Amino acid sequence: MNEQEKLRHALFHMGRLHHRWMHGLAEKFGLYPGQPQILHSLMHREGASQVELAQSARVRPPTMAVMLRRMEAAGLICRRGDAQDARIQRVYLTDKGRDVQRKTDEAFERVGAEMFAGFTDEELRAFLTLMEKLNRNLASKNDQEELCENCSDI
Amino acid sequence: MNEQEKLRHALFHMGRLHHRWMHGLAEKFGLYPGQPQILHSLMHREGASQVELAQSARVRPPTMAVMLRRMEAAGLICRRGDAQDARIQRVYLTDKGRDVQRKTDEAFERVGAEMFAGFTDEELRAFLTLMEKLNRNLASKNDQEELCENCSDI
DNA sequence: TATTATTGCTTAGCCGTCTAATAATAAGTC
DNA sequence: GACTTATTATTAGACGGCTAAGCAATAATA
Repeated sequence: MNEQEKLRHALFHMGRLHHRWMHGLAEKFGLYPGQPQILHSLMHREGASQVELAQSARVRPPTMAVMLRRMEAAGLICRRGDAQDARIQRVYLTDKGRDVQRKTDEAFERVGAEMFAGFTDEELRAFLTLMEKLNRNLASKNDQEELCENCSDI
Repeated sequence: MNEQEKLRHALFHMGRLHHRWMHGLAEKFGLYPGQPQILHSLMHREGASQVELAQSARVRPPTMAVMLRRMEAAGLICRRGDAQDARIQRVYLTDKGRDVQRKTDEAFERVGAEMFAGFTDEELRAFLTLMEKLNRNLASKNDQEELCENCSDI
């Protein structure tokens, strides 16, 4: 197994482990894995539209819509139509949502460091550089796919 | 936003991009995103039990069971009970599965290099080292969670 | 002004992931 | 031999991700 294959395997593995980690952490606050990130986003851009939130979370709009529906049912957020444009649903944190957001954010800062325990600053910088390079490759690949949806040359 | 936060964000983002990439690639062969990996695994350990396959794919047994059910329905694999131990369902590739496996494996090799385009060998090695370090941290964290399921100190 | 295109959101339906609970079988113990 | 425990696989039900299709409302254009 060559280096690339090992690395692909490791990336896969990381996804699973990260998901389980998020799941366990969110559970302690009565949340689901994807919700802390949305709360965090909302703290910095309250009143955002659902499309904006989806872009921020790098997720498709239907995914965001369903997650927000659950979070509204859980009393974490509320949605109100825009006054000027009736298509837009603007999203706001409730008091409960703001409270939970503070707690989860703190927990993520506190516990998140364990994820990178033993990493030097230099390693973190190098890691980030490599990840960004990889993400650029993956993103351009995806763009090609999207542009190329009509060319069935394979 | 500090380095750790950026890195966490990048890891998240990578997961999405990778998933879309896998989805697009698998689609060309009439497969679903998780199936090529299983076919690849089976090529090297035909006759494995479902628990063994789950461990190999680093997935929980129910996840594997459902995926295999779909793949059996699609005619890619077949399952036969073990002669000695009636609990065990051993998994084998069908001719169709073997054929598709060859094609997808080749495609992954051919196209997979684009994922790491522009990476030097040294960068790949460094990347792999960092990923393995991260995965060790995440894995030990998950183990703690599993051991700690009774201690509700938070 | 009326028609068309675009935008934002939702619904429906799929796969992949998980946990919890069941069923069936094997293995260990008395 | 009977009972208890452990292992394997499955089912049920939830979340998170996606695409495709559809609705409602705005924007653009003829």
